[in-house]
Amino acid sequence: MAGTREALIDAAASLLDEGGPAAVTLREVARLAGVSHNAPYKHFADKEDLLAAVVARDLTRQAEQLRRRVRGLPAIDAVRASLHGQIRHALRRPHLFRVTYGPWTTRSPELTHAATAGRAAFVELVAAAQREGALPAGDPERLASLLQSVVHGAVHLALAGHLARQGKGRADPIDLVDELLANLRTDTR
Amino acid sequence: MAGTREALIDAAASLLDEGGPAAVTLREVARLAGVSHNAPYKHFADKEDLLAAVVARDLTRQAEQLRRRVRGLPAIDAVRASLHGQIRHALRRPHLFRVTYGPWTTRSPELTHAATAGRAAFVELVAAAQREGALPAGDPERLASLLQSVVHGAVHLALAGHLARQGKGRADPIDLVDELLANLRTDTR
DNA sequence: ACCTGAACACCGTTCAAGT
DNA sequence: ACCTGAACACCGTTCAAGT
Repeated sequence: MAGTREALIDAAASLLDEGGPAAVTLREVARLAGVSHNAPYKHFADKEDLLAAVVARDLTRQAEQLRRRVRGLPAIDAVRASLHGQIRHALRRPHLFRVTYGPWTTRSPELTHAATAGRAAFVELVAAAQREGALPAGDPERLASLLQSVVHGAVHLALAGHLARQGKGRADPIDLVDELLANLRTDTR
Repeated sequence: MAGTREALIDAAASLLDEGGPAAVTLREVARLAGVSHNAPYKHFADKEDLLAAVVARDLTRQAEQLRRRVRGLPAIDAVRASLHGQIRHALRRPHLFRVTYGPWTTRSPELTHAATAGRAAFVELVAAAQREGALPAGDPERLASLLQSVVHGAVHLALAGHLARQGKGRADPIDLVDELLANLRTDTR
């Protein structure tokens, strides 16, 4: 049955969202998918390989959704939409976010490809915004790394409860990335 | 014996650095400390509580070391030294870094206190640099969060292999935080 | 107060066997 | 090709008992 593999990925994704990587036991994944507790091994090398499939599928879907959303927008708006979208997605599915950018011992080609493609697409948006003069000149890959760093760091700090959520210092990840973007834009004169 | 607790923390820290959280088994921790495999439970509530002690001790030591190193420096240099120090430490001990800012279900008071104190000290440095006119005005906590975000995000991306390590786009975490600092400083005119 | 040895429940993974 | 049931090794945690 070809549906089994997809059902296993669905089950793993659901368990991951609800309880984190520790809650993704192959036994429970199999039970949710309606197969025996070791049927997953016929589809995935091990638990990490299953998680890699969950992450790769999500990265691909996110990239598709982003492409649809930014079509026709000025490049700088596309950059901002991409960053905001990554933040919203990460805050909505924190366990998935942590696993996605956590340590991998498996080098799943599927996962590597999805991650590389997503990053390349973002660098392209940044380069286009630079050509429009809406972001400062300089190597686009490096500027993209700076923006990605703020997004990732702010999300990690927010998930760990290390960002002030009220008072004068209040800052959520969206605020912080907007502040950086504003700073970069005023620099272009 | 009062040394047992410290020996357990030493053993856990060592196993964490070598093989990550999964390698920190209470059995191996106990073996390294020369006690029975469940003696740790007389000193720590559970595995997470032991890891919290490892992290809290490290945060405290890092804060002390930073304080010594920046004494007498102009505030902006202290800010930069703090950020660079965090990056070097994180890259040297990646597992410890990930655990430190990862998900905690335990609310260890020891850990909470160490984290809060460290953050407050950094905000103070940022505020001082603002008073010296070396960083743009605005809420210091918020600006500190932006700087911390870049550090954390750049380290996470570097550890995950998502920063270009060669070519034009080459960017390591030190480069990225320096780029942000330069940007913030040119803004002050 | 601190430690030990046995035991329990749970999990990732393997394997021989079935259709 | 895909699935099942039994089994193995390992781990976190608990408990009764020792000094």
